[in-house]
Amino acid sequence: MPHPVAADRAPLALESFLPYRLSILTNTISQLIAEDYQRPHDLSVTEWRVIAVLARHDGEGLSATDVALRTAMDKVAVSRALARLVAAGRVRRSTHDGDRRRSVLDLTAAGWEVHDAIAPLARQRERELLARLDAEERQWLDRILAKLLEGSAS
Amino acid sequence: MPHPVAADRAPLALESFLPYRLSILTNTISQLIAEDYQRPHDLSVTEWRVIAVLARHDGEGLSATDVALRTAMDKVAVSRALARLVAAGRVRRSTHDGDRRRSVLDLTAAGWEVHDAIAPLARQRERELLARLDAEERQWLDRILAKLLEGSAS
DNA sequence: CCTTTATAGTTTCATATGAAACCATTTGCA
DNA sequence: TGCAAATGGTTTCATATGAAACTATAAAGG
Repeated sequence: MPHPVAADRAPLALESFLPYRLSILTNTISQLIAEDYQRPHDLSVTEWRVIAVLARHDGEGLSATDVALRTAMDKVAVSRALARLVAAGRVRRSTHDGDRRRSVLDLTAAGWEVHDAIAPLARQRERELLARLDAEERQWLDRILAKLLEGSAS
Repeated sequence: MPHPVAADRAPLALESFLPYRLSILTNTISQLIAEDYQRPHDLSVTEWRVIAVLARHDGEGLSATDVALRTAMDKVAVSRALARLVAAGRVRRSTHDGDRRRSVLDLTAAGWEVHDAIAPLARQRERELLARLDAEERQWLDRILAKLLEGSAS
């Protein structure tokens, strides 16, 4: 005999469940983009995010905590990404003048090289993705994401 | 001196980069929903997905491969989730009559209990999420996701 | 001052994960 | 038939990850 179904206990249809659909889409896209840099540049997702943020905030002397905030990564992940990036000579890490707990981070020439190689590819992937939508859909998507993210920002 | 910027090599603005925004949103939502079942029911995300799929396809005698297809998980993850679920008495696993390689999977009473407890909570979370959007935005979101997923389905 | 409390960042430990190797069974085909 | 290739699923191994403990430094309170 089939399982009795009471109102809201009906089996959950994953394929139309919003969190599930978002998860599938996100993972597919992330994996696609990661292919562009993971093997070719020996770079993890977290390391790429750190590079992107340091590039964006060039010369501002961000600390590890600043990077964590802007990448939505936890401090452990940032610490590990930085350890690898510094070891690879892609990031320069010095100590903050007034506060010796803080680090001051900057991309090295090698770090910029990596950034300059990957950024165009990432943008290209985004374009390909958005090419599936028409202009109106793109506008709605932007607006909807902003609304959803606003509320989620904990 | 700041880094020279050539056309498409401008630093990537993560906060407006679609894949990044999707990733943040997805992770926030997933974590929120996971809180409803992870500790309370000692259930991992992968285990919950397996339960949801088995509930949805009650009586169809799905195999592990079938589950993998419908959950977008790889077979290793499914195998491990099933091992735990069977050990916990939440899933019954027998062997397919005509093909002794295949397993035949079904929820036990305990498995249904877990499903019936979680499904309403998951739906509630989805409702909360969608409550931030108006009816028009919800329709666009549904349509846009469908388009993006269609193309991504590798 | 000097002690408590908070902050920046790293390390440890236990668990999660994926790729590749593996075992068992079935299918394709000479 | 009988053997090579494919399929369903599990295990192994190496790496990734998060929570909590830890170190070092700075700020706050008495």
